[in-house]
Amino acid sequence: MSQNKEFKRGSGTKSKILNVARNLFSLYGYKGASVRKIAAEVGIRESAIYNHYKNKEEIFLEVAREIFSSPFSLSSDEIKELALRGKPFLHKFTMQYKMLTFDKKNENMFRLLMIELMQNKELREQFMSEFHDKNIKTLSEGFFTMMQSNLIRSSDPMMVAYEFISTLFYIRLQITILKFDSNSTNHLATQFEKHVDFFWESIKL
Amino acid sequence: MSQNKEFKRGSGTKSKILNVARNLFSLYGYKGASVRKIAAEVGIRESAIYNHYKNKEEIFLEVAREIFSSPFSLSSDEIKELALRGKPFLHKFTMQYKMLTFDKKNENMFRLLMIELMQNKELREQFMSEFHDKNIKTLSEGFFTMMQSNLIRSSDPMMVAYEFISTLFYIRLQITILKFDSNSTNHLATQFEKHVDFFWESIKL
DNA sequence: GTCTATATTTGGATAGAC
DNA sequence: GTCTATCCAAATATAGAC
Repeated sequence: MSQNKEFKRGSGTKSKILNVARNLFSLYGYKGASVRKIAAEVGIRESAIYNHYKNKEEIFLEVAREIFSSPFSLSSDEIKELALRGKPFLHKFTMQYKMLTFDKKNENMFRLLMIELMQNKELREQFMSEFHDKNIKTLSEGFFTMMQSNLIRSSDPMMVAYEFISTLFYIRLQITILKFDSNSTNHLATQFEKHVDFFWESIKL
Repeated sequence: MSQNKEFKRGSGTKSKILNVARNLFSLYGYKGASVRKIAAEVGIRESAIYNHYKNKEEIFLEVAREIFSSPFSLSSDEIKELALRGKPFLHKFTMQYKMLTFDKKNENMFRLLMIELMQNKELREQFMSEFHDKNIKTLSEGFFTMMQSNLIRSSDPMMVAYEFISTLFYIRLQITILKFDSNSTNHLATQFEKHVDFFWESIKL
């Protein structure tokens, strides 16, 4: 097929715009990243941008969609199997969370999320459903299984999940802030693992 | 009772500017709150603003200073006394945190903090020292005392403090988001108390 | 201290030539 | 598809009259 389609990460101008925009939005937010700066960094004139996107908003929306496209989710079967072994479930979940925290692209997207969270209602709603509810659901399924198997003390699985995820989020936020200013995250590097240890000691029977 | 102009410290136009600016900054962030809008809401022309403040930045800095002026801090004696009783220490600390979460002015300042956190290096540093370190210090003092008194299981007090504060922060963030969109916070209203209960069960001996 | 008027810059967006 | 040229709006800020 000689018709050359655009590759996802291809070298077409459009995807170049997207890459630059993603970077600038995650650094300066929606208002701070001007179409001018984007065009300049892409290496074209502002007007040329509008051959690829209707307007600035459209570029942002395409970038924003990636924020919640995080790859990780465990199948219901995986959850059950791991949960039956107790702590390994928490460990696996946490290590996936840690990976996202240190992954360059996800790091940028997380920063963008934090920047725009209080400015964009849709992002707030997605934060609640995609970031929070989804994780609570996965975790509480695991905790429920553990309670049934008498691996952990009995209580409300959702509540336990809430307690668990909140600390992961806080660690991620701190690491993101420190890395943004190129500060050392050494003292937080093992915080995820420590959290799993502490938490498991807190709930195990 | 005829003088009804001034509610708080200082008065006249300057403090009115500050009040309006605080409100607009906390709604729209630094970039989103224009001098124009501030002047309009105050009821004067833009140019008149500059008789009171050198520039926009100066207004923002005065507002931003309030973010970390949260009233609550326990004296070292209070901490020790409360910590010797165990759970009441956690309860008191948490209730103060909850009060700040639902206090209108602190709610606005917290939103502003979240908006500007990723855009302002100084705010990030203050967040780390004032929001995080200060709380960790207070809490770990309490946990240390509890460990010495064999009220709770022995481990790193700073680590325990980290686990405790992270959930408080997450609850606060969620409530702030929900309230911003005028959504119900009913299901989170007692989350603070539940956290204390859960956590105490996790560490008590 | 506030106003009007204005300077200056920045940013989003379009028209039309190539 | 990209460029030049241009428009328009909004924003920060200053000068000088009252």
